[in-house]
Amino acid sequence: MRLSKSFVPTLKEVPTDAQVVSHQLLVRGGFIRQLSAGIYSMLPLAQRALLKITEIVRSEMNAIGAQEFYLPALSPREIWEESGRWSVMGDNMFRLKDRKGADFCLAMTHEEVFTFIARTELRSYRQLPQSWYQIQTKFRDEARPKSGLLRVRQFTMKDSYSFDLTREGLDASFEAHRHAYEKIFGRCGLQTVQVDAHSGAMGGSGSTEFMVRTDAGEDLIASCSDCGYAANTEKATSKIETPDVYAAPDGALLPLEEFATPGVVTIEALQRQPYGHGARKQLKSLVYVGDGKPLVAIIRGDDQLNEAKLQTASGASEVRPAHPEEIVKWMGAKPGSLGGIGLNTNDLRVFIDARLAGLSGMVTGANKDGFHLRNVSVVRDLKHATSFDLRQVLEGEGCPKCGKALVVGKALEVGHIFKLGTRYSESMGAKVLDEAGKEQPIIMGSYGIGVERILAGAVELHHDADGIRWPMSIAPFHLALLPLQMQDEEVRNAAETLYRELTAAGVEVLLDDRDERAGVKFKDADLVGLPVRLAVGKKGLAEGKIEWKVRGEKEVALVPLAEVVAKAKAAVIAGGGKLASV
RNA sequence: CGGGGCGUAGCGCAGCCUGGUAGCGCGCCUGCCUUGGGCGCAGGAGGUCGGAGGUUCGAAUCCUCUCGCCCCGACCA
Repeated sequence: MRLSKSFVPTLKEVPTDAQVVSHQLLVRGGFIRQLSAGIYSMLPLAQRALLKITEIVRSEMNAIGAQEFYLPALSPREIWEESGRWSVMGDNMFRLKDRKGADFCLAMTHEEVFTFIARTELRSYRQLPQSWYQIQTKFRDEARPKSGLLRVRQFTMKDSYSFDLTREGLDASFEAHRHAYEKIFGRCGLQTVQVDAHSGAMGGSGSTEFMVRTDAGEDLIASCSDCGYAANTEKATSKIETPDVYAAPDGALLPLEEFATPGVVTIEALQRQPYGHGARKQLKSLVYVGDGKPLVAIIRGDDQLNEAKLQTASGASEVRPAHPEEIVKWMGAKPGSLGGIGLNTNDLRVFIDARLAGLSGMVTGANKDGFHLRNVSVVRDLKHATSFDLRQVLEGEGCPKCGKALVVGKALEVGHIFKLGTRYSESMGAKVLDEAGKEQPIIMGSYGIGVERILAGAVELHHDADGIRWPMSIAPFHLALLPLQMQDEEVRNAAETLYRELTAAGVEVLLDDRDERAGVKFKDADLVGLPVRLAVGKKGLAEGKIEWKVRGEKEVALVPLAEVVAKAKAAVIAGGGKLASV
């Protein structure tokens, strides 16, 4: 492609609303432009890179026997009512009406549509297993789009669904996807970590996320460098010691005592004199609402509650912190004086963090403004509370598998594989007859990849102060060809000849034939970030050579004109790229 | 949804507090010059100051409402 006739609007200045590196560089490099919050136009360079990514995805999906579909984005209300997600999706779903007033949505994901097809067409176990996928635009009305392409309202997703008769079959489909995903991300130049993930509102027995470690990510993952354990902190556990140090020396259980704590409404205040109850001695009680019903979560005073864990514990599809009025209504006291003791009712469920099991001598709120209780025994006073892992793990705590120190860091989710089980086949009635002629719900898996996130993730991982450093496999072009002196006919001719020869050999070349100074071309080439840069200048040409530079490396090699094509082809292949068919 | 910030030329910003001819840098156009890391000089085009209403002789500037975007939090199969 000739840059002089191309639309590659590069920018010298950093757009102010771009915070993360991938956003800044994709805008500056002329790859994307914003249309609205969380909605981006893909300009030619981005589109080329995205096509490379989807081609890699497609080839690896096909390699595991998955079949590509293309499904509607517009989806009628009925099937979402069947699965129960018309209401569950809430404000995150884009909804609209047709001219007759019928409800539709823009699909956020395609479990319903694929299950709809499966239930009408799949009748016998003999038709199983099946793996179906598509690469389609998804719509989610995110509360807060951010970080350029990382969190958007419209994006491309490769989503696949497996249909099996048995759990073992599902396991096999799941593993096949895991391996396909490893290849896909590897080929795209992304280093990913597989982590155990929270299953979310829809349950499911197995859930693995593919994460790219980057500060631009929004997830927190805990991992062990020693044994390979890795989990989203929504799921991660750790080995921690919680000795029963506040118990009475002789092991006796002292009677529960109420004591006045006027004005004390924080863990901090209760630590100070005259109280002096350390955070570790306190039971922190948090009130939540799970699917409309009150939940109380009790954790140690110095711990953080992980809401995803509370959601898992409660089985609710949605949890949120209770409003102050709700708290007073249910607990009889304001936040700061709350406790779990005496809350033994059917309507209000109490969960207590597993580390607190068996402790005594603890302090907690009395559910009476200005009062706390001491000598709390978890065994005696909180037996109505269900023990569950609720706390957020912290860096440095012991790996649950091997005990070595965990590392906690930010990461970007680029893929998610998920054992759905019969969640959709049951609710939507997708069943087949087994060998015995008995009806069985189809066992499903669901697997997603965020295509633009691969693009942005690659930029997050591969860039420097000058711009992007594309992996060869997904670079919009394989190399940049820069004639440095356009006024020099020899230079122009040499560049044109190379352009022709390289293109004929299947190498994708971006020829910077603009009438610009060398400096401008160098700067733009670095910014756009193609893996190889060829500079054709008077100096080198005098010796019959051009300059070969790998983006991001210092050395410049002088290569004889006659060897350029072979070297370029080799570089494309070595970098995991593909020569264009010519 | 709660909190904060910002909307002035294509982009990045100043001007607003203290009302009185709308400015700077980059980019763009023309000419000259230069030609290996975003050259130099000269000339030029380009703005309903996000929108509506109000106060005032007069509003980019003050007041009210509203829309949009960004950030933090909440939320995120």
